[in-house]
Amino acid sequence: MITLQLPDGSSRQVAPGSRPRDVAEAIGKRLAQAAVAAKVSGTVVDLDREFPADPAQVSFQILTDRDPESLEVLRHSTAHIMARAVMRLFPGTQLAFGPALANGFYYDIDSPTPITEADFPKIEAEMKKIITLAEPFERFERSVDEGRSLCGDMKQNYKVEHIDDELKKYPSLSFYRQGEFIDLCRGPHIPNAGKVGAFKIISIAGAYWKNDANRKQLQRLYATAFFNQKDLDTYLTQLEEAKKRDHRVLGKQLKLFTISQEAGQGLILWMPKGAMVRNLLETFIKDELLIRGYSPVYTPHIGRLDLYRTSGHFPYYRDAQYPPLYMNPIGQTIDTWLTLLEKNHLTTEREQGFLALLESFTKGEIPKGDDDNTQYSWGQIVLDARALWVEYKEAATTDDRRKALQNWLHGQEGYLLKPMNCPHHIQIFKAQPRSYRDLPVRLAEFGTVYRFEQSGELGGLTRVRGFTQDDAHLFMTPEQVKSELENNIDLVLMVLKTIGLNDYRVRVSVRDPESKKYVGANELWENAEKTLLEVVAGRGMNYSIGVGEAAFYGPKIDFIIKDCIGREWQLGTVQLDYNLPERFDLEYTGADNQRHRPVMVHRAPFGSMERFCGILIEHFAGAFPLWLAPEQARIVTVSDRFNEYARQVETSLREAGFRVSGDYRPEKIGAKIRDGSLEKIPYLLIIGEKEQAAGTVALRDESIKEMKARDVGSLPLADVIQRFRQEVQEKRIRNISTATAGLSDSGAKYAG
RNA sequence: GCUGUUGUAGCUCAGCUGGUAGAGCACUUCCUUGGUAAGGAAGAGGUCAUGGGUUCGAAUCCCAUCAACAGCUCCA
Repeated sequence: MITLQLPDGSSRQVAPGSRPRDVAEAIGKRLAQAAVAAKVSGTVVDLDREFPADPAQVSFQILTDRDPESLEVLRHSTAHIMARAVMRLFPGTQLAFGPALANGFYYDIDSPTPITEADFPKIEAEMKKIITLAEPFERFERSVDEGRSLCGDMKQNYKVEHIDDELKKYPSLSFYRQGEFIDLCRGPHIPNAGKVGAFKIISIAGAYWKNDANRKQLQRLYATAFFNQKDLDTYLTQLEEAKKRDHRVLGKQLKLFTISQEAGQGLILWMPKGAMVRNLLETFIKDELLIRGYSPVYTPHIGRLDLYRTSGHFPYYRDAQYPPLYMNPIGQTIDTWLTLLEKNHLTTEREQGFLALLESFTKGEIPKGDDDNTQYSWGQIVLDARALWVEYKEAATTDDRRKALQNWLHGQEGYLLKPMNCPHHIQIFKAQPRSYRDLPVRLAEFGTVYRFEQSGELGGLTRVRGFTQDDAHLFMTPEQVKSELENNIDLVLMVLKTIGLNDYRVRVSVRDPESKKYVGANELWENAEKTLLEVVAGRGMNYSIGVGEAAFYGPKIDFIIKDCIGREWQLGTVQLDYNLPERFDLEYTGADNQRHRPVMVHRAPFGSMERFCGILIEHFAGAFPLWLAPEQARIVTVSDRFNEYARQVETSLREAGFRVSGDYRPEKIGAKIRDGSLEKIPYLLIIGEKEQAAGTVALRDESIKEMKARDVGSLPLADVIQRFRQEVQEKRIRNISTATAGLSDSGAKYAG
């Protein structure tokens, strides 16, 4: 007999071979009807899955539609139903993976005729038919060989491939049958299709087979399902609400920032109000950095290519950078030539074209005086072109040709829009001899960097091509590493706490041992990763480990936040780097009068000002706390008879250091209040007969939820100023929007 | 970069199967001087993303380009 440990503390004996369904029925008819799945020893299983004979005692729970785990099971089953409907409507469709997500599910499919949004109603109608029939999900097992040929017979090539790649190591494979539909699947599933109360196909998008951009792109059909219509409606409403908080929507409405196609995609134009928010954040962190012993520095937006060759940025992130700027006008051409050659995309025609172009430059007459008043002398262009022309023509192998181009380019003066600030800060560190007594040196700068992000990645403020990091580079002795890391983690946490961002997660990003993209010796990496883990563990923080998420020069601790539609973004980061000091040959003199290699920490508590402000807008739904609000208060007159007094109040407030405006339009007060409220101004100051007579202002606090309660009453101006000062000083948080709806989720489960 | 969807006034959107543009809000002017979320009237505002094509005729159909959005891949 097997002993089941029930959630209420009681236990129950069942015979081997019995199933959760039997137990549910034994407990009660209603429970059996409500049962969706069961949890045995912490694992969710089908109601018809027999209890294993071993162990003899297990924890046991019947899951109904009230348990969160049930929703996952339901969604995974609905994925099967959707796949079944698609198979009926699009014969010849091959299935890949179809997991449940936090808010829904998807199924990756490869259909001979592509599915479009217009097909959704058809698919949904077919799904409805399947659900109405309420056929059971039946599990059966096959050996790997049998399972493989079953998938082969069903012409499901992705399933066969998946068995060959991954599943063949298991003793057997499980399948689920629902009517004519059979799918290779780990389960578990709902007992029958009738349990699906409500569902909706959300969207369709491309997705690569096994998440590999080199493999075939399939169609991913996103959908969601619930036990009842009400929950689905609630979810959809929540999605709508979330979209209203979208920083791209609010950024436009509240005139915070704009992006112009003419200025360039992914390049943010900060409008006065957004710039004010950013400026206040910058001042906030600047003051904090001075207290913490940082030294502000300034460095330019571009740097020589050699600088980035040394750091490793230039060759490594070639595709993610704006093209280099060569002083020699044919530099860009040669650069393209080399790139094509390196990528094996240099056809004979293209090569001939480049050669012809180069040749034309070698023939250029050198004018007397050699002065075209450009950044480069014509004579030099001709000489350089001749040198390359000769070397390239004489090169016997592709590799020689590559070297000829490469050497030529290395001899050319070229610049890069800086993709990172560290090489510049390193130059400042190197500009003078350093003693251990000087360390740690902490160089801070709001450094603007440029990265050529893929066009499909750009969006709002969260992924842009030019952004400003609240960056700093710390140079220290190995002994100082731990305390510097701790101080910086505290700084990030302080920033998040001040803003009231509590819903973040911490990731220790380490190297992927399989990948070759990382520079530096193994011991350095091991040491760095160990140190970071110690520091995080020592702080008692919850964290996950992101394998392969490290920077190419070192591991890091990342602070990750969700946006209004549930996408995750890295904000603050603290990175440990033993490699760049090596590459740039940094040193300091130790107490032993010997030269030592310093260790570097790269860190940015906000991450990028653009992304941080984007998240911040969504966090506050545009209603910033008083200390950050671009417009802190607006004076609203009841009629223009009070404008003169109101202007005096406005001036007084401005002189007291507040950002205020006045609405003196000949509008009714209700309209003015509505406008101020929609602009999310924290306080409105109403001025009418009473206030003018008493020398007061009527305060309206927009952070109060109940609209009728917003009128705080008439106060002397001095009291209002006092109240504002207090609130700004405390950096008091007024409103936070916490609801996050999401379609995406990293925790895909029950693939099948 | 890939797949899909979208692009009409400052904003949000309508414009059926081709017959050369419409609403609300915002804006300007005038009237209204009103006590806590929309007072009234009039006016102005668009080469229908851009470039080609089909057609007697294109916002509408076709192609290309650009951009935005969703997802995938990428993310120092």
